[in-house]
Amino acid sequence: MRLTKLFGKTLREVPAEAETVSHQLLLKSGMIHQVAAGVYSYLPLAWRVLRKIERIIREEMDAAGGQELSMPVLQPFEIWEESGRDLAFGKGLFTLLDRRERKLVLAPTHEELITDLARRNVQSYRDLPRMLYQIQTKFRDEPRPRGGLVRVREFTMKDLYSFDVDEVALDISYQRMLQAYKNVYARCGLDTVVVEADSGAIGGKDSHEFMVIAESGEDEIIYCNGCGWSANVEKATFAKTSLECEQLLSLEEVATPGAKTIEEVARFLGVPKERTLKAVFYSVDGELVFVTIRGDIEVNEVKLKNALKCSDLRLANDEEGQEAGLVAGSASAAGLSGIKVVADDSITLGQNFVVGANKADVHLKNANYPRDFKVDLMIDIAQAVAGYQCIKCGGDLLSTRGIEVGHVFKLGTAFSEKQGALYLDRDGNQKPLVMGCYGIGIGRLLAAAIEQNHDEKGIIWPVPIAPYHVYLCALGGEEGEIVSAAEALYAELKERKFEVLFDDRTESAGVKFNDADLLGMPARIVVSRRTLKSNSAEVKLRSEKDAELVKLGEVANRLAILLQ
RNA sequence: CGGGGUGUAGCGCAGCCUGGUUAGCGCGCAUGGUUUGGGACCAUGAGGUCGGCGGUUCAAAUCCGCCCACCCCGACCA
Repeated sequence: MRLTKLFGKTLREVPAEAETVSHQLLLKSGMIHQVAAGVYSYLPLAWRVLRKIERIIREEMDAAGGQELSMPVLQPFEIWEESGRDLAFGKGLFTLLDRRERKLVLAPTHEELITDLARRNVQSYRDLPRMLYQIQTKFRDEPRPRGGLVRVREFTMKDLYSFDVDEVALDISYQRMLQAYKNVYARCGLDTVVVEADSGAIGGKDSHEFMVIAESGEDEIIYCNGCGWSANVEKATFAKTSLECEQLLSLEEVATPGAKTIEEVARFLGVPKERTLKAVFYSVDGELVFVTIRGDIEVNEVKLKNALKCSDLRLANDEEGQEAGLVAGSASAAGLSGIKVVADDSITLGQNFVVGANKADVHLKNANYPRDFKVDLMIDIAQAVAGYQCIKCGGDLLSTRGIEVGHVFKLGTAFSEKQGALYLDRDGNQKPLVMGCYGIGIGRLLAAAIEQNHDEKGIIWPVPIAPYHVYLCALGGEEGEIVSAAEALYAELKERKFEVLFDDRTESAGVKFNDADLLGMPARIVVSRRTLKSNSAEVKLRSEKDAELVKLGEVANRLAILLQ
């Protein structure tokens, strides 16, 4: 492709709206254009990258036993009512009415439809296992699109669904997909880490996310420097410290004027934070829930939400707390009734805690579970933080951020049971299909690739997904000798099946070099009066600092080696 | 939805506070000329519903009100 013919121009300055590196570089290089919040056009250079990523994905999915199909984006609303996910997605679901006033959905994902297909086409264990996938547009009305292509409202996703006879067989499919995903990212030139992930309200046992470590990532990852275990902070567990065992003392009221927060109460009474119990009020699907956890630990709302199996969870406001008779700043489960109480198991890792007395400016000393109060649900709802200890090996936990470029998920029978996707086993018993699902966001992967492969000058494409392999640069304007040498090289490289972007513009050297660096093709070739003196061209890798002179006749061979 | 911010030419911005000719600057773009190894130079030129609607005023990019869009933080987010 000649740069004089290419659709899309590089920018001298970066549009003001971009903050993350990938967003800035995608805009500056002229690869994308924003149409609305979280909605983009992909110009030819970006489109070539996306197609290369898709191709790699197709090859790996096919190799793992996947069969490609295509399901519609436009779907009847009823199928979403059938699974109950019209509520789960809520406002995130794009809906519309057709001319007959029929309600339709622009699908955010395709579990419902694939389950529907499966129930029509799978009757017997002989029809299993199956892996089906598509590369399809999805719509999600995200509350806040962000980071360029990292979080958008219309995007392309590869989604694969596995169908098996039981959990054991699902494990095999799941492991096969994990490996296929690793292959995909490796081939795309991406370093990813696999982390344990939250499986959401739908349930299921295992879920893993593939993360590209990046400062601009949306997700926080907790990992252990000892054993290498890692998890999304939404899911991460840690070893809660146990306080020294003490004899139980009797409850004692103590005045704590003005002390409301854990810090204030602890300081006022001269006890460490871990000797107190924190009280947090939540509004859960409209009902007030009292949550308590040891004073040195924060509540993880994702864990809480999962524990309560609710769809809407938020901190209760002051009025809601008062209506329920709670005394903010001095609340505790001791003496509380008529309100659901959820506790983190950390409240059992010590004795004689300071808790609220449910009277303003008064706290209780020496509160102990279950002697002094009851809870309705005791479960891990603690937020992991860097510096805590690993639950597996006791090593130190660390924190970093990442972009989620893939998510794999054991669905189990959640969808097949609701939608009646059943098969007959060897013994003639009717059983629900055991499902898994596996997604890769293509555009987000592109963004992550740039986050991970750039320098201050621009993009540094990994060879397998680079829009072109070579940036061929003719310096020296209209000089016949240079032009004809560059043209000859262009023709030869194309003949040798290199993908070449030929900068045939009459621009100054500086402009061309800067665009070459910005656009980031793996190799740059320069033909100029200087190089032609030795009948050579200059060959430089984008990732390397230095260039080398190569005889014109050897350039193709040299490139073949360098780009391997 | 809560908080903060921005809307003036394709991109980056000034002008607004303190209303007053044909609304500026840089980049980019077009034409001609001189240049050519790290974002050259000269000349000429094209390009604007000043986000929208309404109000105040003799007069609004500028003041007031409402709305919209976009960005950032949070909430939200298989």
